[in-house]
Amino acid sequence: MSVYTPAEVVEETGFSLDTLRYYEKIGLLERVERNAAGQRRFSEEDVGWLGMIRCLRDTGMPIAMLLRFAELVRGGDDTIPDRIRLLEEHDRQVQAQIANLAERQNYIHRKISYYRSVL
Amino acid sequence: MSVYTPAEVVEETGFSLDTLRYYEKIGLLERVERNAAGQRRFSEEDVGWLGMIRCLRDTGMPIAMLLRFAELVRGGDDTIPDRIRLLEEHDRQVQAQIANLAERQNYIHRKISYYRSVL
DNA sequence: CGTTGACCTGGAGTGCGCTCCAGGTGAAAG
DNA sequence: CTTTCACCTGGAGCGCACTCCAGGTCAACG
Repeated sequence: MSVYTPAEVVEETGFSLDTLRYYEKIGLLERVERNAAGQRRFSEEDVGWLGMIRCLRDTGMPIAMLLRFAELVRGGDDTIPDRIRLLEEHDRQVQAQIANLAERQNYIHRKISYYRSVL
Repeated sequence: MSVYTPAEVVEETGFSLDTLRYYEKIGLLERVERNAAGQRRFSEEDVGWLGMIRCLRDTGMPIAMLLRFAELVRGGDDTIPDRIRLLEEHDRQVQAQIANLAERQNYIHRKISYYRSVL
């Protein structure tokens, strides 16, 4: 069971130290362990959870929904069906984003082609 | 050469009236025509340009880059190569976004599968 | 002609998600 | 030992892209 210093977690997750503190403050990260001096010592589990956060944030999930998800995770195994529903819902959002981007990209391609044609 | 009232443009483009005014204020939309009473009357061209804005905004282009693009468009045909470069650059961004989303989506799918497996 | 409703302006306010700062403590390197 | 460095806290500030508001003007319908 290894333990991570703040600097290591910054390195691993790509979140800034301020962001990690912010996530803890708003309750997205459950009260992180501290050493004698009061400095954070992140667990393997914390880092894993941050990986999940990274994924969901990067796919556009708002903090508020992440908080709901975090609540569910804390709620124990009974909440697994709810977690599945939440992720499926988000998955549909992601799918829609991809589809939308692809469509817009087409428009951009057509525009570029047009510009090329008038050169 | 038809002309559009603000309400019609809101309807057509999906931008709010406030957003249209904002775009004009910051120079993203060139000074829009007015009727005798000082009310906006958008041209076909304005609406077309708003379509372009819609596309670029929805693919994540920041306002600042849109302003650069708008400058180029105003700069006349000599700027077409620059416009192509700008759009190609943006296109790469869009491509990266799509790839990133697809990868993250995989992670989400795996998580959902995992949750299903432990039910 | 009156009333309703679309529209106008300048400027302030909002929401999100961080990011920065001042002022401090403790630990580790030379 | 001392200096440097990582880290701490609470709270203020920021950047982006709108969004809202007060207080007003016109216009069009019945």
